[in-house]
Amino acid sequence: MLAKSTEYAIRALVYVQLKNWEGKRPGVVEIAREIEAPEAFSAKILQTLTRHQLLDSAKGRGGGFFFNDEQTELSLYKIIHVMEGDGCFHRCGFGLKSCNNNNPCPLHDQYKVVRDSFYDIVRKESIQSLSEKIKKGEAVLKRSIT
Amino acid sequence: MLAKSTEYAIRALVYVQLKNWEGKRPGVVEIAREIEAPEAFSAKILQTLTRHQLLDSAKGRGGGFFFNDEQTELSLYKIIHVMEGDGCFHRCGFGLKSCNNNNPCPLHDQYKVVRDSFYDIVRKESIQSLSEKIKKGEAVLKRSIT
DNA sequence: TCATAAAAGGACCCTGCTATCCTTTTATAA
DNA sequence: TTATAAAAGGATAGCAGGGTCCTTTTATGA
Ligand code: FES
Ligand code: FES
Repeated sequence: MLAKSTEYAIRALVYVQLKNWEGKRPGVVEIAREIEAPEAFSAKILQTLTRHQLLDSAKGRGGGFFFNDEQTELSLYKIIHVMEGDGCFHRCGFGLKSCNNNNPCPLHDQYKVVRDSFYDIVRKESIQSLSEKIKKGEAVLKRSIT
Repeated sequence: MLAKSTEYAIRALVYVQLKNWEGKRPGVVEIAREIEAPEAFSAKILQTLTRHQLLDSAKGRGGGFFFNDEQTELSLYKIIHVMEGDGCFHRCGFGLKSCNNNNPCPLHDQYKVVRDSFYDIVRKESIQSLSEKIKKGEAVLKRSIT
């Protein structure tokens, strides 16, 4: 499972992408409201993302957050890496100090499959691909109904 | 990923099973040493497990931890459930308040597969099945080499 | 019967993740 | 050129998970 801050980060970036496609640059207050995350915390997270250049921002009047047009697809993996590191893709599911094919724990064979599948997902999926689905109405950014 | 306390719990129970098969009832100090976990913390975890009757214990001289002979297989799921709840098998990977097939988040289809695979593993694997692998030398309880 | 070995239990501490608040910097529109 | 809108940044609070310590209870074998 991803850390809460990582989930907020991904949802925030998806929202920014959707607004950018409409030619808009949302600010912290709007983003926090739309992804249902605390405002001040969202600000911190967006700051982290821009500091690591996964996102651009403009200060002052008319400012906000946006993706540089030059920018290629932004994979979920990159976001996870910046927000919480990539330990979860390497660690042993049984809690041993490291995961090792040649000296496996009793969960290794099965756990590795699951861990690698998740890794594949976050390498392949991106802010753009997720946003597409939402734009097409195939998925939602927040729950209308419970 | 499992909580650290859950990992300790699983490793501790596997060690107890292995010793039980040798006709022995290990105590906290020995268990903690063998699973490479802090002693006092291991005691707390073993206490939780016996309180929930996943494990039996005997106080006083010659006491220690053991599985009741009547007892059937103990699935990893039961342990996870007692140690940290089963939220991780239901939660939305994208951070929405709930996971819902009819109102999916953009990760749902792919995330669900991974989450369900992990669920299947912990339902099928048990302390006994993991211990078997170690007994047969197919897997290890701790790392000899890095 | 009593010294001792062992688990049970309660109180507490520490760290890292989550979250808030307030000040500073920057850009722009009026 | 100045008032204002906005992000950046620093300091700090809150809290849960991880971890420790000490006391109490219980059983046993010497
Ligand atoms: S050794 Fe445990 S998951 Fe690889
Ligand atoms: S709705 Fe997000 S994982 Fe199911």
